[in-house]
Amino acid sequence: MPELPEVETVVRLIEPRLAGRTVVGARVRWARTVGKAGVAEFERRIVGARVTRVWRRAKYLVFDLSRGGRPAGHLVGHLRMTGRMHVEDPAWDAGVHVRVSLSLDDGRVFHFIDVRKFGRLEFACDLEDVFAAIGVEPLSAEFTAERFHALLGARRRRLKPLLLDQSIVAGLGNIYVDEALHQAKLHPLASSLRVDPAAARRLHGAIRRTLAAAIEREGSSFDTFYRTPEGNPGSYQARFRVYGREGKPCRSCKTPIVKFTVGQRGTHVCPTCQPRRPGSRSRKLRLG
DNA sequence: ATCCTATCCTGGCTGC
DNA sequence: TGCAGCCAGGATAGGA
Repeated sequence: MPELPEVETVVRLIEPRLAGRTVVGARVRWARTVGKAGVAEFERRIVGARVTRVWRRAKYLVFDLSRGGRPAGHLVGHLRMTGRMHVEDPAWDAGVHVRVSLSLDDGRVFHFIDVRKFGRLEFACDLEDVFAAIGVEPLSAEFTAERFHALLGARRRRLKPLLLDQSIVAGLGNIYVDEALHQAKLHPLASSLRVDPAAARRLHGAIRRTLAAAIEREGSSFDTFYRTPEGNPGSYQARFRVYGREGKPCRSCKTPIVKFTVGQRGTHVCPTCQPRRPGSRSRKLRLG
């Protein structure tokens, strides 16, 4: 699923084809994709606007717009599970799942493609509302180990649901949470309140390393859905330590990876590397 | 305060 | 081969 590294990859690949272009036409094929403002309002806001910048915040893609050299709002996209973005020649076949197409002044066409229709591409006058409840960027300088430890200690929640909560740390999803927790040797059900400074530092480092390494490899293409805008799969999935590896040996200790459900999310752990209670090895060893 | 469930969606997979 | 039923999941809303 597109998480921070996948979204960042999309931004980097479409930015050169989009920045500086003016939208000359819009076609919305699935009304809900453009949000509650409605198709007519969406088209009115978008057609004639020029894209001045393409960037990312959390898992959102933002296209800054201008008219006559003045700021004119933003196009805010979210890929959710199966969204994709392409900028292609008009002859390119966008397929049956294309939800919104924007014609550009250089003749090319921007496509928002989304099999499951959960993704969004909405116009927003002001980004403050959009990002009001979004937490710290995990790759930013503000995301320090100390601040992370304070965030963990400010509530009593299980680690995994906390890390998936976009209002605390922004951009993590199911895959990279499982990967980071394994790397930090922490159990997804551990209480955030009981994470000591050393463990918080480990998890902080694991989050940043995992995300940075995934961006370097253009994200993960675990299923058939995610592709870079150039049509290529990412390659980080080859590095997964736990995600999608149920029953396979842990890369650190060979213990079979176990899958269970946490907050309705498939969750993968190594029972040896990630003991339920910190400090205790497996129950078997203690009883033996 | 936190957790849980349903909702939005479809393609792919399983099992009969 | 065909088909019903289940599963995946990011975000959010509403109830427990």
